[in-house]
Amino acid sequence: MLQEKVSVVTDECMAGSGGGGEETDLLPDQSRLSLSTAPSIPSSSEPDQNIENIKVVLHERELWKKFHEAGTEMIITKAGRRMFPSYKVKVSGMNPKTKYILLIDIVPADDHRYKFCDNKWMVAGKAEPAMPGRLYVHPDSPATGAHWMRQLVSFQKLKLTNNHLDPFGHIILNSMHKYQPRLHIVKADENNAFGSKNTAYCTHVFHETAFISVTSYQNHKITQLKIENNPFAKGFRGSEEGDLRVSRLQGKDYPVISKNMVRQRLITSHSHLAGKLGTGVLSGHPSVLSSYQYDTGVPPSNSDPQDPISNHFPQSRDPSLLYHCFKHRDNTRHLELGCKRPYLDTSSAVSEEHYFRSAPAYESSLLSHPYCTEAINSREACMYSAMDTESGSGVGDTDDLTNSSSINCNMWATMQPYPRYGVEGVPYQPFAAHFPNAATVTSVVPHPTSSMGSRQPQADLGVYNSSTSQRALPIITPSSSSSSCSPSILGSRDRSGHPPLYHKKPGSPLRPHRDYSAYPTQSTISIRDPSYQYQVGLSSAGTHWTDS
DNA sequence: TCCCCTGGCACATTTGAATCGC
DNA sequence: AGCGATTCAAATGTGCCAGGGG
Repeated sequence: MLQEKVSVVTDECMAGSGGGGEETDLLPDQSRLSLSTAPSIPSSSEPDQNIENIKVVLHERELWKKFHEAGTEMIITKAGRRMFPSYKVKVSGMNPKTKYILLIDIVPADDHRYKFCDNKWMVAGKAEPAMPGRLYVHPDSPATGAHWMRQLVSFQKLKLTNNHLDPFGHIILNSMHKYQPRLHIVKADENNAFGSKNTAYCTHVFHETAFISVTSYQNHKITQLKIENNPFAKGFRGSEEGDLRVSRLQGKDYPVISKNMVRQRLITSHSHLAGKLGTGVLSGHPSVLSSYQYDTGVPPSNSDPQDPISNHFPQSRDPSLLYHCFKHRDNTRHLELGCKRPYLDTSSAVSEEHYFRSAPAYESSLLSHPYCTEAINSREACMYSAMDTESGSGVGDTDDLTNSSSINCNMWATMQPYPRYGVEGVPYQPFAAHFPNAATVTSVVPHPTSSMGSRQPQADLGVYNSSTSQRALPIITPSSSSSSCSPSILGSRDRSGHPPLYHKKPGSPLRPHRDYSAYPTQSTISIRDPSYQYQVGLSSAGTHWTDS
């Protein structure tokens, strides 16, 4: 039986401790509870004395917080869309000579589907079946601690998609669902082989990076934040130019005021109005306040327009309120459809706990899967699949529980906090998850993939707990970030005992800049294509690092 | 009718090859 | 020939919007 320890750890083991005067400013006073996953397997001959000392600080945390306060939305498209703000971290505390792999996964934050209603995110029902879990491995992986600490570690090329059959290795998400990105640092030096039982890892979660995936922006405030901060969206800055541009788009010679502009101007006017309200100038105007409050169906608990608590979702009080009041009147149906609770309710301490508690089997087999070396077009896709196979037996599978040691260590967790969901009927296509320059594949074993299925093996990173296992329930404090560290979780062999397949090319540089000649000849990878795919699931193949 | 998704659009940025000068 | 700076075009990343499907 896998036995995990849930322990409170100090900031030395925590993400974003903010110590040492990092450029980002994680609040030093924020207590953090970390989960230490310590499977009861033999410890490494060489203790992982460093992994727990790694500190991670979220870059541009203030920007993230801005988005978070507004309710971050991330566009997902069929072709894949980058995240903005992009996930960048400053890492410290690594052993400069030890090699690490940095990767990100994005897990459901809860089991709800959301809808944007009355300028708030509301629970709209149960979540759809989780998408195949994929991991984005930083293209520099593996690299020495010195390399990671030298500069910001950017995951800006990570892409999100809603294409269930995405062949590019992008992270697959469901629209209108809430997700939480997580950063994993895996020790991968020769004494701690990638995929070995003794592989140490740390998991870092920055709660301000949680977001709701959408196919088009719902919250105008988020749109504005994106436009203001994303350089690629510069073309949408500036009202006058915007109007002219819209007119050009519509083939008109005269300025056309876009809906966005209308919203913007309503916001402006409302800001002005709100300011007057705040000063009491218009505080008695019934048509302004009461209409919205009644429309929401929520009696005003506080008539003070400045009261930020009366609604957890800030923009419900933000200047775009007026626009959404208009919109709401056309959408009274929303009121009947059960706008159950505001999105930010789930960001509360309770929801955080719910989030982790409701994630019983955050499973993965990241490290036990062979490469899938089919050619892909993505330039920088860098994904692992965390796909489970149907052999993965879900939360209730006691076999996996009792079999835990090697199996669990072998199957690194990702996705599937809701193992009851399956994606039967959605055949999962082997996808791209490449390891661009990390290592050389010495063999490739075809890997049967299957649906994400509701049945998952019992292994996790310690962030989630199984609802049926005997693990202690992790308790997550509502801090801005958390992390978990484990001295060993990644097994070198899967349950069938296959040896690792993933060998680092002897003498390969940290960034060989794509020496692909050594990759399997069966691969259809274009030499010019830096995208390599790494299939991850419950493969019988493991991975292995061998430094020479 | 409504909600959500898709594809095409124009614009801005990024990237890398080509060119030039030293 | 080698190196660095500059230029330019293609690729890529954006949000917007009309239209379509469920």
